[in-house]
Amino acid sequence: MPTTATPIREAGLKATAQRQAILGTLMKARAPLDAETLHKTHRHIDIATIYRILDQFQSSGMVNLVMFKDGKKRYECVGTSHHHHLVCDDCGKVTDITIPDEEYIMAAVTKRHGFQTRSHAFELFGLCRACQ
Amino acid sequence: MPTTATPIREAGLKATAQRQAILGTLMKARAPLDAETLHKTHRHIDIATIYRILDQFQSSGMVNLVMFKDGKKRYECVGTSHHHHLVCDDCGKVTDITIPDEEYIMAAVTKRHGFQTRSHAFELFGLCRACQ
DNA sequence: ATGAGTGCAAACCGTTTGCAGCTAC
DNA sequence: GTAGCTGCAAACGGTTTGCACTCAT
Repeated sequence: MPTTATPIREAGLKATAQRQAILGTLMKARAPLDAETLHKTHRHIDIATIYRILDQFQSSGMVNLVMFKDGKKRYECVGTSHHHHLVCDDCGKVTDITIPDEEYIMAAVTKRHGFQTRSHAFELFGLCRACQ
Repeated sequence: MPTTATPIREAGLKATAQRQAILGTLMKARAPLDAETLHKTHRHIDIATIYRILDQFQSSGMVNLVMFKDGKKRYECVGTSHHHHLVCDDCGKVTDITIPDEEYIMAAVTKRHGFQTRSHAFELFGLCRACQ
């Protein structure tokens, strides 16, 4: 009866089948996913429930919200190494990238303006190799 | 009768009062503006017209679309020096920043992945000095 | 047992579109 | 004069919410 430990329960949430399914898909994904995509993978979970779960995951710091130029909310697991995105305007493909000297840059900018940074976004939009 | 030159006409658009008003406000703004804000400043211009004008300005390269995490489309004039944004989660204040060695970073990332970059976004979210 | 979580359906809000009249050129 | 532009009103798509039922603990 020592209920199994999961990141979900550690966040103070009940470990329902819906939450475990969504988390599993997010953990396996190699790019940020939106609610609609998750709903297609889990047709039996209501779309409203998916939105609520994503909100909760974000509030508890399990996932990050990333917003591309189409204005759709996408979520990706934290815990995977820190990275940013190349987004293809044509086929929509998302590629993870890392920024050289990112920490140094962030520290410099933040200090200069007395800003207390909680999160940041860095995305490049254009054409991937295949679509050029 | 040599109709006055304006960036609007140079873009192949008719220089209507509505377009000149919107452009003027965007040029004076020190932060990206959304359609609703522009509509408040110009209550007599229909909101649908504002959306259409912003689309046209963007297509013709007069303004850039910037998308923060709230998913609202905001636009800012190009032509002002290239920069990015600090966005306060609390009061919404937007501060322009520049990134040291940005061109070098962009070139490195782009080359490594064979990606053809058309635009990019770099935003930091957190608390401004006043809201901390 | 009970509070948290879910499904359903309706509302919401930013944005887009069809159309008839108006205006810059 | 005419193609392009505007206002109005209705539709749209992603997201949120109210409520009654269900489930994890």
